[in-house]
Amino acid sequence: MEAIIEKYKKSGVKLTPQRLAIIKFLEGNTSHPTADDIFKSIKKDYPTISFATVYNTLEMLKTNNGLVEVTINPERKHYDPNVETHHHAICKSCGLIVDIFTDFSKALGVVEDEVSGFVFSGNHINFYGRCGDCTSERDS
Amino acid sequence: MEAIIEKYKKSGVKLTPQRLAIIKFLEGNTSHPTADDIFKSIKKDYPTISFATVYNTLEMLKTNNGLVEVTINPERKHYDPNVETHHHAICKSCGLIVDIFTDFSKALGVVEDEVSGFVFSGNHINFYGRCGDCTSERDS
DNA sequence: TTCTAAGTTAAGAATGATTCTACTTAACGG
DNA sequence: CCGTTAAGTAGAATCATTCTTAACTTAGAA
Repeated sequence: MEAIIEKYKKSGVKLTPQRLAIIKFLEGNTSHPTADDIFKSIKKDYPTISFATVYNTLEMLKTNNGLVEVTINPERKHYDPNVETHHHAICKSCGLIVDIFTDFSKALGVVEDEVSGFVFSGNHINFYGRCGDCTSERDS
Repeated sequence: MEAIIEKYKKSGVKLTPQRLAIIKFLEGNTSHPTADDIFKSIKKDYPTISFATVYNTLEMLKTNNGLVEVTINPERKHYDPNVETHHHAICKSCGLIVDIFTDFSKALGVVEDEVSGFVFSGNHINFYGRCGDCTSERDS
């Protein structure tokens, strides 16, 4: 946490209590929250916080490589504090997003020769299916 | 084309000139158009067409498995008439989306054992990078 | 510790893609 | 050619996200 704070300070960013609360909420968070999830959570401690602040902070974190947008649900953006390459399992029934850390770099590398002209810098896999809860619910 | 028309007729949908124009525009189209792209294109022949018709038709096609939404750009949906499993190369500079038909099923299959409870039914890979045009443009 | 420049907050307006509504029009089986 | 019923249109509504502006903090400097 301390290290994170130092990192942002150095980039000329001011760390307000609201921002610290958002950073703390996100740190290690694997729930892939939306802006609204974050807003609701922070509002408990900072009742006057506005969406502008949430979006401003998310933008700042994105710029400083502290966050990535997860574009899975076309209705709203999800945010992921894990900026390392990883993949997602997505439940088509309830929308649950679970991280997958398997390394597929070897298998995916072959593509680099197959798409004319492209220079690749990253990849992301979505695995679609049905989560455990939704599977057992349907069975019952 | 004839086969496609028969398929939709059987499912109780009415094939209007507007719908046929949209189906024709999409058939074999690999440009991953947005609703606005489709609207603009169809408007040339049907100047009174409305967005409601475009969206209605896209919804109908989706329901009848004639189309998939491509959720890559959080600002707007793209549509892809190719409903078979395939992947996408995405230019981070200009937004170009190119299809990739390499089969990764063997390499990706291992995941099914690694995410507890999930039952998977499909997957999609996004390869991020820079397309040929944007690469040479930056170099020059 | 105090001052100050510059960045941040909050509220609400603005934007823009997509969806909905109400009503008119057209498709198509009989 | 009719009647039923889906589809078309225009415009309003929705909703996530972005923008605007004035008042307020932060953090480094004095």
